[in-house]
Amino acid sequence: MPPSSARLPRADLARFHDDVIAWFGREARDLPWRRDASAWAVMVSEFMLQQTPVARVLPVYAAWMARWPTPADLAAEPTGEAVRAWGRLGYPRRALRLHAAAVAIVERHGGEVPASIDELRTLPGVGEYTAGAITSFAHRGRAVVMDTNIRRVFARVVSGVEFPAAGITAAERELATALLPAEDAHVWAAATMELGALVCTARSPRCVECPVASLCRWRAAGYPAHDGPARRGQAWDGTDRQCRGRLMAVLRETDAPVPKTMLDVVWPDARQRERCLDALVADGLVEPITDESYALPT
DNA sequence: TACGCGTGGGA
DNA sequence: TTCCCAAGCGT
Repeated sequence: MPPSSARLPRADLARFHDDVIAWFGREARDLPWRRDASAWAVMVSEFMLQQTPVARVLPVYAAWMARWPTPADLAAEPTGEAVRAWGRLGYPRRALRLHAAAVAIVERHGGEVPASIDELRTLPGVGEYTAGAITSFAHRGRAVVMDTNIRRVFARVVSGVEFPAAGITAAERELATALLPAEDAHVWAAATMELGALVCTARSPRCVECPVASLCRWRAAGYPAHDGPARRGQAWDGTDRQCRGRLMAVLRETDAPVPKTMLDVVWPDARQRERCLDALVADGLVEPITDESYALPT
């Protein structure tokens, strides 16, 4: 990355902050986890939002928080109940990790979601992004927050490229740190994330509505297309992921143990089906009841 | 570092 | 219709 793209002139930096935060004040969505939400509520929302769109999270989040308003409430349940309540959000291992994190919070943190990055990072399912998000949004702390939206906004406005690199680079982390304001860093994190989600989108950015279009180096450069390795999409048809999804869908439907014959009919390839079922058991998402029946873990 | 891990909606 | 991708994590 050329030196000129690593930083913004002081005056531009101030405008970047002020204009994005002012825009956020006008345009921020009224999301439930932003409305006098507990730290646990923020944490639940962050787990659900990992790779899952807001619109699909909303109803599941509402039901989840009504049923398990504190970490202790969830920790007291069988993991299978968490998996079932996760519904069709996808990546059900997140439900398992959220449950395990709730148990750890009860056992090691007196039932309160910790506020430090280091403590958060020890919780299952809490990585670099989620730790920063919980620190920032739940505790209003000053933390670097880098999700796909924020990374894209910084890549475009500051670095002048369409997309950030596949993995977070040291330079990118330094840039995000340098951009972090001294005061109200949590508002900055929320505002830049919202800008990426609503305006500076991956596919068709709405630059006409962008509060910092005049600062944007990608725009100034004439919107150069992404160069570098093509960002390969994930295969889906016939994959283990698809197979696992089919099996889990059957098990979510029923409280009682499911006869194996009911699983057999949702995936034709017996070898792959057996492998996936074994993997689901190994992951803790499925529990064998007898040789011929399975259920969500109790 | 690159890959596996679900699901479904919008362009 | 097909493709892309959506507040990542763990290995």
